[in-house]
Amino acid sequence: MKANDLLTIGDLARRTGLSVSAIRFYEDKGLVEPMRTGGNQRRFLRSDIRRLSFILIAQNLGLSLAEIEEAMKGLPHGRTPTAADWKRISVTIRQRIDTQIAQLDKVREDLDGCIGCGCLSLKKCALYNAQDKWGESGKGPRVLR
Amino acid sequence: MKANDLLTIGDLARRTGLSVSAIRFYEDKGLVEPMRTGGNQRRFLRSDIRRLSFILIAQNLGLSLAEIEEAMKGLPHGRTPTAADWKRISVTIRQRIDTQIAQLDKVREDLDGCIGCGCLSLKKCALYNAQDKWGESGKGPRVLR
DNA sequence: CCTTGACCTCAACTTAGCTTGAGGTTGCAT
DNA sequence: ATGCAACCTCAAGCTAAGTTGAGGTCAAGG
Repeated sequence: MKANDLLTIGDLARRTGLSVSAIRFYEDKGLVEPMRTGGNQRRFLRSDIRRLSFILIAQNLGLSLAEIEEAMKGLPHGRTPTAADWKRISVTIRQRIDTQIAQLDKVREDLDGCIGCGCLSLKKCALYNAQDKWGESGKGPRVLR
Repeated sequence: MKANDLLTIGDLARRTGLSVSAIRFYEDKGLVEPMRTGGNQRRFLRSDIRRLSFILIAQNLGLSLAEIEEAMKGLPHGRTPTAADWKRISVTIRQRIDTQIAQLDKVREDLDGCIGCGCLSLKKCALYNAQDKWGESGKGPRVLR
């Protein structure tokens, strides 16, 4: 502990498992907003450990950094998130998970129905057509996630 | 129908919904292997329609082109895949789906357990630690899937 | 025969999420 | 006072999965 409660970028990296460059990158993206010392070095609040942990979890669930930033608008910089903050934000995530599971269940069902038919007919195959639900707003596979 | 059974790249694009450039790109990656005319234009077999459909489906399920190529090693070029081919290959996909669903179920469970606790403790939070299973073999979030 | 749309190659650009490197500064311990 | 690890910025590079564009060729109908 360095007397005051501020963390250097290296400290934060060690605490979160992120690389220093990744943390700087997240700052660029507006996900953390450290202060600066007189000599221009970053100094983070302890609450930023939680912010970054949250980012890691959300990323894990397939949210993009842009989506995470959006979701974190509700989380004030400079304060450790409370149970209420967390609950509010977790709704987004919960929905995301539910949707993903539902989609996968459907695909699995279709796949089981398809095994053995070997059709892959562009017109009839449920699996193939399932794609259209994803493929909205694009001409080709551009899905990328 | 152009007398013979060969398709131009444009035909194939129309039949699959892919763009011409995407099909060329897939050829680069070794996913299709068209013949050439005397004038160096590509000519595809009808069976390539199915190959490409398969790629679309697999991509949909989150497989990368590299993984798809791997899975398709079992599918001979120049023959329309049979039900048996399809079945063999679909095992890979089925496993993939099962794994994904299981992971999401676990995360959802953890999330439900976590809502209200607001912990996000790096040491204790099940959600955070769930990440380690993903995060193998890397120092930071590089998941990118 | 000739026109014209479809095709060819190759190189460069795109987005997301970072990493790596060059060249320079800070700050803490001795 | 000084050494040196850790910090700084900015630019360039990386991967995936394609797209876009320039400059040029092919082939089929009229």
